[in-house]
Amino acid sequence: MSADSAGDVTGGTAGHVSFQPVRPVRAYQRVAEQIEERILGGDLPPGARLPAERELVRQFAVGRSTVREALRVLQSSGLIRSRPGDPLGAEVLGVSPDNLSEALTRLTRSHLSGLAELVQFRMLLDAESYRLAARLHTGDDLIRLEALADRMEACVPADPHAFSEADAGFHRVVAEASGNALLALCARAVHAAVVEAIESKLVGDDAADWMRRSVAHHRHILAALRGADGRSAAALGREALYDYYAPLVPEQDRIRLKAALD
Amino acid sequence: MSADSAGDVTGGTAGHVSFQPVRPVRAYQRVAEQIEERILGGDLPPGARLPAERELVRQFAVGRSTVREALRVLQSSGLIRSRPGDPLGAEVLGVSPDNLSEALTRLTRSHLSGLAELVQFRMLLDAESYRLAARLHTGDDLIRLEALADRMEACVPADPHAFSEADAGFHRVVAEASGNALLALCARAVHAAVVEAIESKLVGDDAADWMRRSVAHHRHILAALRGADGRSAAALGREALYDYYAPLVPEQDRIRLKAALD
DNA sequence: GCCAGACGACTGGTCAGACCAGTTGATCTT
DNA sequence: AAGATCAACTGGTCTGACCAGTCGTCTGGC
Repeated sequence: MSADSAGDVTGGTAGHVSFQPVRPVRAYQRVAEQIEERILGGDLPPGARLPAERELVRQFAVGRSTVREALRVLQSSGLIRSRPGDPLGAEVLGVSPDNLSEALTRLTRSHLSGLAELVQFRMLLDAESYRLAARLHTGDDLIRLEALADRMEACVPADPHAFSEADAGFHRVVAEASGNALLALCARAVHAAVVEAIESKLVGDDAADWMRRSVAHHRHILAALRGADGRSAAALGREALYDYYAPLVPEQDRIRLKAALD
Repeated sequence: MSADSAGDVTGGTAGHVSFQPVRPVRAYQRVAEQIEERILGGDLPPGARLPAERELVRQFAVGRSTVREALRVLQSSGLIRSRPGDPLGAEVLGVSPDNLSEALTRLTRSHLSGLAELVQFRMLLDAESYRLAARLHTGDDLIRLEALADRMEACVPADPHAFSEADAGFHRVVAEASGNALLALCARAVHAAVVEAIESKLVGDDAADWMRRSVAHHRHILAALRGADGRSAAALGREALYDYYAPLVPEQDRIRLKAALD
């Protein structure tokens, strides 16, 4: 370890300078920071290649395990991807939303005080998506939404899987039409979490009726979007979600969902 | 590498079984997954301790570097924290919003239209927090909010750091009063990301005026919360955020923020 | 001339063993 | 009993090795 200049406190000025408690910064951390800085700063655009590990060892003057731990950190942040045997070195991926939805998924999994919270959160996000989408959507968006609603209706009796896929597509298009990628990502992650949480509870008995009501709801929302009536679309979206999920939520939690209805 | 049972395809039934292309799963990945599963599943609650690395080496039957890379991944996800010399082993932290705000920060840093999107998203989340908090808050919440507003006002001319800390506290209390932990965590993460994104842009010239306006906004919101007027509190919250951040957002992106004003 | 296959020089993934600096708690000293 | 000492840990880092892939090249046969 020859290049250690972290604890350098060479402020030559005498007097009552106050020193910060120097907390040790791990070597792998500084390696990771340097590389991340290069990526985020645009120095290493997506698609670029990092030097091979053994080359990084030379450049950073650290051991290979240190370099590897740094690369692991970057990889788990989704910034790079490495493949064994690749003579070009690790590939720079740039910033992707995957990491964000991963973090969100973890949050929902651990901090879940119940389905009610999750559904309530989804009601908020979806409603806001509708509100924004109503005033920002393009004609193309409407066409795609209509097609998705048709597809939902088409597989209403017997294909719940395709139905739920079309449903997810509908919400995704709306979220993207809202013009806010962040909102779209969160909505998508929460949607996935909801689906995962309830997929076991869905007994297929009155599923057909359920699906039909869902289609009707989506049609109403679509009409509101077409009319650029954001407020109405948002309210409809909230109601639709309430209708779907309220029966699956424990009695005493249902008041939370009602609170989100406004 | 003695415990390798990933590629096991011992389905004894003959016939036209279709095999999946087996993609290699790294050892450190499986180690990390196992530990993460234990944490998220509640088996290892926050505050619990992981076995020492050398003990994990024994239990997982892998090399120490593999264990260490797995721990690095978990650490960079904010799930654990390790300290050199700690005889108790790495500490389980549980899921925190820090990782989410980190991802958000990266996303805004790389994505150019980031700040407007981020602020818009914060407007939505905060507004919904206000709406819910207005009808769910307790008397204690109001007292704490009042105290925080006072503290903000107290350090208005000369202590921007404490000011922004009190501000963060205010928003956190509101988010928690909304009764939705998911919403609170996301709002907190977005708040942190916004603060980090703009901290460099904040020239301290008209900072005092800025802070004074902020205090007034918070007082108004507090009054609306006290009156259980969720709709009004939400609108006030949106306006406050617009006022603060619109000047920092590029001209052509400002329309997005306006759209979120309703 | 061209294409298939062997070869070798890489790559990342993993392991083993070692050393260091820091923490801790028991033991010894005063 | 309070303080210094020490040994047994811990995590952080380095080194060197091996393996299984990947790929460019080289060589053989067609």
